[in-house]
Amino acid sequence: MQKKLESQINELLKNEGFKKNIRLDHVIKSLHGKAEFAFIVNPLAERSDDPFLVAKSLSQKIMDAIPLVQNAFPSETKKGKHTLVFINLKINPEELKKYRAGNIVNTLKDVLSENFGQSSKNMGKIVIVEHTSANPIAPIHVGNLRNTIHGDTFARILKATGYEVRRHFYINDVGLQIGFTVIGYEFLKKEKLYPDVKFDHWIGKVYAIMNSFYSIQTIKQNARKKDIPVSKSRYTLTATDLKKIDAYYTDKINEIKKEVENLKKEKNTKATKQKISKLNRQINKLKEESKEAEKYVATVNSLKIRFPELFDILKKNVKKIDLIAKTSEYLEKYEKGNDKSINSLFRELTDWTISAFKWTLKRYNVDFDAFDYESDITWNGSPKKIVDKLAKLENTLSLHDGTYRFTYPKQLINKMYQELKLDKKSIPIKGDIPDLQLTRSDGTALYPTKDIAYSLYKFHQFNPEKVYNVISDEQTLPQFQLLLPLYLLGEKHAAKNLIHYRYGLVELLGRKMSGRQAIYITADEYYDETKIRARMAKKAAFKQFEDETWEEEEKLLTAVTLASTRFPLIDTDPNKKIVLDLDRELDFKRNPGPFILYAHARAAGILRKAVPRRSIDEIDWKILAENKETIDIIDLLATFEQRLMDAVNDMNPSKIASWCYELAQKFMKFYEQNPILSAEEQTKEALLWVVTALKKGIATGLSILGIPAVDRL
RNA sequence: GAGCUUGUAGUUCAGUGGAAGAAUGUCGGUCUGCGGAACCGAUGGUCGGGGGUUCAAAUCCCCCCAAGCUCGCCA
Repeated sequence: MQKKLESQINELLKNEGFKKNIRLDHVIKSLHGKAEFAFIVNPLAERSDDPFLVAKSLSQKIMDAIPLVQNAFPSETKKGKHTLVFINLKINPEELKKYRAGNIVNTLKDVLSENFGQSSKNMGKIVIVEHTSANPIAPIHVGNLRNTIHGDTFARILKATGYEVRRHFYINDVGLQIGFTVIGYEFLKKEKLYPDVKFDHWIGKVYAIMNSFYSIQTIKQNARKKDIPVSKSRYTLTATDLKKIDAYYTDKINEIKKEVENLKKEKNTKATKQKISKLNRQINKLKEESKEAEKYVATVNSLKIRFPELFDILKKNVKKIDLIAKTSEYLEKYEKGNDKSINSLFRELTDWTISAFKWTLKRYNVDFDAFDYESDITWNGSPKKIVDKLAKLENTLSLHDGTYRFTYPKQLINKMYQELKLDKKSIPIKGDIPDLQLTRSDGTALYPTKDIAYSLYKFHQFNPEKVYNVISDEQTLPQFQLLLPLYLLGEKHAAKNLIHYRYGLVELLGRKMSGRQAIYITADEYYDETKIRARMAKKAAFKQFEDETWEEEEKLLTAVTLASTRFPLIDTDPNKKIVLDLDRELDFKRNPGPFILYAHARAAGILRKAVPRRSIDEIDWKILAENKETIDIIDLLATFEQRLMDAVNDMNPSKIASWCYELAQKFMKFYEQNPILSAEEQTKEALLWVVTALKKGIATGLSILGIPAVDRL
């Protein structure tokens, strides 16, 4: 009807000699009851005309010419120095009733049909979502959890639009961090000191301690290279060491600052500007470096106090070896994959951690189709092949130290943009892109190179239309740097369809998280704490149902826990960083997740008492055509498909989260305004159908958010 | 220093060229009802600032300000 009316008005406008078309909109709140639709008149008025006069005469003409319109009247709003003029249209009540009744029937049937929430639009196409991919050296914490929930929810959304979705977890089991953690693990095994908590929580402590040793050794080594006379021991920084290091950096920074001052006095050319920029960058880097030493001294002290037993044993053992040397020895062996005992040591640690992850993820209702080991990618030789191919390219430099450096010349980048028809807005980096180092001087591949190999593995193995990498916005640059190498390797489909699904980091209100210091709230703690609070809230409200079994109570508490934990991580724009206020999230009144569950339970409560007997077609839907709350619910239910598509195109699952929340709110109002069970028979039947559809709508929405709907709460 | 992201009600956020919105907070109401974890009302805004494009800008462009992130033989 909106469309019909729109075209009728546009027809009229054409006949009246107007050049532009209009688009109908819903009328603003304050005019509810007086009109249903509105459109803006300003664009129709020529510069010299008064839009209000145009609107006045046009209103009359619309009323005369279009029988559907009962009344048409102009209204105006001041906005700054301008005045916006609208024509508001009141539809003939009988026509409107018919239209709305039809709308209700169609929407109800659609929602209640079997395939609601499962489109076949992308049938037969495959997409891959890679998410979580947390390093297997520390527990999953609430920071990782945003990645997990976004990835899992987005995968569910893609599935609802018909894609066959594969969910992959990339295990970074080769790399510095795991290298020294494995060494610590080996010490502890020899000393027969076994985990006294869940494995990933335990290994997180081991990692933090070993990392502090490794970092201090690195700091001291670097200091010696710079001829700073630091003390002999490998793993301790004395107060005098700190002073000497600090003095060195202060001198160095001052030197560069002087240089900058001198440059500033020179002519302000592009070259000098670039030099200044470079030097400033150096200053920043030096400042960061100079703080490192002090930071690690503090970290070591805190770790020693918090985990004394682990700390002492690890320290005792690490003193006997050169940790940096041993780490590279282990890593080299593991990368080659020939040493069986090394392989099994790395895999043992990794697999224990991953199985701990799986347990945690399962509680959050998250499953995967594949866990891909970085070591497998390395062992099959593909990173090396990629290096060989890229080395032949003109824009790849071969350096004296035996490393290869991939550069990003402007012409090549532009060529790629053009050929792949990349949308300029989707390009996250303007200007120069830093070079990418492909190998270490020992010839082994660096992480980005392996990422190229892994990307190709995903495309070649499964032939997906798209691959979404759910990775935080910190990694925008390295993710973007993947594309040109792929393009130049002739992998155009991959270069165009490898998509970085970006999201902002999570901060905790009043606390700092740091994996290196083993300071974080783990996903397990967050879940447990929420569930405990849910149990307490339930007890406080005397909400024990008489016939409730233990299993049912568990089911209810699980639903509340998932709603409370998953919802706040998904309900805002992924681009925005979020600050988790645990007190707020754990307060069920202020967290929208449980509110939605409650709405669903209320709907279920009504349907336990009564269900519609007559079919949808047997009811005269005009009786609800003027029921505002019903119309609101129906209109919202009808937008679901569109929201799904928006969520996919914008890579923004919060659109579904807010849809659920709005639906729950609208239902609460509906519930208060329309007594159902006591209503007259016809109305009661009609209202019950609305409740039935709404219940299904909420349940469908929630399942896409990975939250089970429950019938009681 | 350069680039990216963010900036809207006390707070948390919607709002991608057309009439400034919700939740929460605060204050005040509804209560023996289909489940009060609810509903209704009031309160609260130079949309970070300034310029430009447009009949029309929170929205597009430019400059500035603030916060965060990134710029490694780490991943």
